[in-house]
Amino acid sequence: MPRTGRAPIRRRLLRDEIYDTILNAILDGTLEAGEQLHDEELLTWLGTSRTPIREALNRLAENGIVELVPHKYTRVVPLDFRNINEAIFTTGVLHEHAARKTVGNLSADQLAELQGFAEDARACLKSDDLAGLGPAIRDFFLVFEQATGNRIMVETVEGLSLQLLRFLTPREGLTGAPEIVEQLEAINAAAHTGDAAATGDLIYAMYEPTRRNFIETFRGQD
Amino acid sequence: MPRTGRAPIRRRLLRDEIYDTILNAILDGTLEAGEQLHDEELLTWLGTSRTPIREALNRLAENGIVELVPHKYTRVVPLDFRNINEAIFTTGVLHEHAARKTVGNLSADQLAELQGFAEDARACLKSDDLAGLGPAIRDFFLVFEQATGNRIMVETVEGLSLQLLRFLTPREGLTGAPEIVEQLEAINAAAHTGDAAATGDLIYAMYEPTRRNFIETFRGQD
DNA sequence: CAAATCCAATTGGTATATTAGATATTTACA
DNA sequence: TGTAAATATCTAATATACCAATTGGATTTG
Repeated sequence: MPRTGRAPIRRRLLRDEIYDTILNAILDGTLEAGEQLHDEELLTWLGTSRTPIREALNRLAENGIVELVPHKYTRVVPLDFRNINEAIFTTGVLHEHAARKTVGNLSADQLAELQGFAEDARACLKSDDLAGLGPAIRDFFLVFEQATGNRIMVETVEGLSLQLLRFLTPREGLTGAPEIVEQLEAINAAAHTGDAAATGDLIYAMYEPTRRNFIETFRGQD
Repeated sequence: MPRTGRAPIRRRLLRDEIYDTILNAILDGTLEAGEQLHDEELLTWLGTSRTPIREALNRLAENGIVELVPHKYTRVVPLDFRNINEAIFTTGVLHEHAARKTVGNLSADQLAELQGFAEDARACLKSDDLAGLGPAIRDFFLVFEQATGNRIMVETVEGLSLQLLRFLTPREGLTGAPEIVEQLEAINAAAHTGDAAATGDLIYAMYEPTRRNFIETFRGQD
């Protein structure tokens, strides 16, 4: 029972559909890292005109998923652990802050959400579903940001999380995954006790070593 | 001698020029808050075709400056102190973290930059140049983020700072401005002593009350 | 062999027509 | 007369075809 849903109110614009389609194709490996995207091919693939395709590509470029080099090429941004480093670190700072501000005042529903996403992560690990692990981790921490009531912080984290999803999704044998799930469960437990300082410390302790883990895991792959 | 320059390598794409043009028009009040933007009017005003205009508008919408309501209207996002609240708070968290991580290891050049932007801010205050104050404050804190070497954090803060610019630019008699400049100078002094903890505390002490100040300043204006 | 030139590939931009969603207005009907 | 369905009228979204600008490499030329 995945709880990943964050219902989009309106998602019937062609450019948004295309954005999702291309993004998902990148996340599930249909479009490979570094692969070149040609206008004409996208046109026949998606069966629309260039207008919404280019708008979707621009948005993907804004989010660092696609690279647009004028008059040369459009391509999927190659996997670069420097990017994931930086994005994880940035979101980590925000997660830590949000947790320190909200833990102790979380509602029963919010605590249940944390619990649920932690369980989702564990289930994904057990069934080797790395594609589901990324969203579970993202949504787990988003509970803290949403609890602050700061919509801009939520949107910022959502955007940055795309880098995390790109890295977690297509890979097999990510060595750090079990530890990450354990840490998630520890953070969940701390949040349930209402100890904000302990929760914050756990998050800090998580994103610092996570960064190093990513570096080691993917060193020399590019 | 403004030091606001952050030289763009290539900025010769029409959509980028248009983005800057519209953004500046919004920041300097040429386009008012809440004002509706009609495709046809922009077309004749900017003298280009629809394509680059819509691409610029999409990017502005992504940054929360413009609101695109499908099939209804496009408008400048009305001034909303909830947005500035949230953006200031989010950047504040990142500023504080970046400062705590870098102060003590800043180069002479970086310290000189801090000093320069603080002086810029003071000069803007003295000459009632509120339009210059926003960029000075933004660039002052960006020194910390740039010192971390985290490009994604830099880009994130740059994007969020647009909300700050919108609020600081067009207003007269912003009551909190002198205090802000004083705090900037205090932070600059602390950074020069190399005391990261003190610098972080000062930044935290700055963005918390700043948020309240904004609320009081603009209460009931919408 | 080096420099200039040409040519193909690709995206950026132009121009205009068509589609479709949202709103207000009118009309038809109870 | 009141209300709901049909319609007119905005607006932005998308479609289509074409041209321009830039790049990189192949080709020519001195």
